[in-house]
Amino acid sequence: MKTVKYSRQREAIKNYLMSTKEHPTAEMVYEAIREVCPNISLGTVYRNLTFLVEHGEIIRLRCGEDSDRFDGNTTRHYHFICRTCGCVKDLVMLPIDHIDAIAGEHFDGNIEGHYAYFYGTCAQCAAKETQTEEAG
Amino acid sequence: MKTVKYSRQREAIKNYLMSTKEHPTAEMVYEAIREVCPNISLGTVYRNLTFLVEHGEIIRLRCGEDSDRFDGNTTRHYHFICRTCGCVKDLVMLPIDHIDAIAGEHFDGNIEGHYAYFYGTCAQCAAKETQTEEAG
DNA sequence: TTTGATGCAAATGTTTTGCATGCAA
DNA sequence: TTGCATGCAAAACATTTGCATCAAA
Repeated sequence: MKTVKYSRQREAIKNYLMSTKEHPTAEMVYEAIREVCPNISLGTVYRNLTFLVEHGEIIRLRCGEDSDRFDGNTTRHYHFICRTCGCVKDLVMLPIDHIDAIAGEHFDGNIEGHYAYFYGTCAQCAAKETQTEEAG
Repeated sequence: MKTVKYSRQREAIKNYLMSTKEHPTAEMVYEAIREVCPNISLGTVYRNLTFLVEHGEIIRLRCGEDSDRFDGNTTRHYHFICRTCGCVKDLVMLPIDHIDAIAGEHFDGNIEGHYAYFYGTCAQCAAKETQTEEAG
């Protein structure tokens, strides 16, 4: 049977993801981990990210336009994406599972869940917009 | 100023997308259009799909795990993705914009909208599962 | 020892882009 | 004519994978 061996690289990746709220891409994880494991390869980062996702230790976010992002916070929550700066933020809100029932009302299959993310302008970008307007 | 010129290829792509409910990928569009425009290139398909999306004539779906899909139905609606066969179906349901307010309750930025898609088992796959269980 | 994990590089799959030519207006 | 759109091929980009080697158990 298949056992899991300890790996310093995987540990570093998991610790990093649990310590940040940045929702980094694989590339960003790679850059961050290189400060601890200078010889780590991008392939190893990808392999471990996939491993951790499959073992439920991190979450893969596919909400963006570009590459995947990763989240060390595995408690159920939703995300916000800023249309101006592209940042991803956690949202504090209760699960909205009632929308599954709404979606299923006129649907012939079996709805098991949903993915949802919210977009708009983050507080920082909204502040900058106001500044620009004032400056004219 | 920049004008838009007629193109047989673009017209064919738009017509195809408006005539199907398959939510095809760029590759699938390419294969379908080749029957009408045998010399069309994949690059032209991509260019026109992007053009049509930017002009609001079609919708780009990024809900899947793999490549983007396209939808000629621009009326506001939600989508269902089957976790078994990967098919994408339209959902008949009213907009659930109240979830934007829920998301914004404890959020410091400005929520303008949401993307949501539902997953589960489509009717066809559910039927097959039942058959297998009966046979097995 | 055994075998999973790594680093490296090559390969993959999707999408974009440069450029000479074609075609709509 | 003008310049947008095309076909083709090369490039870009994110991600995966083959393989020899390393290291955990």
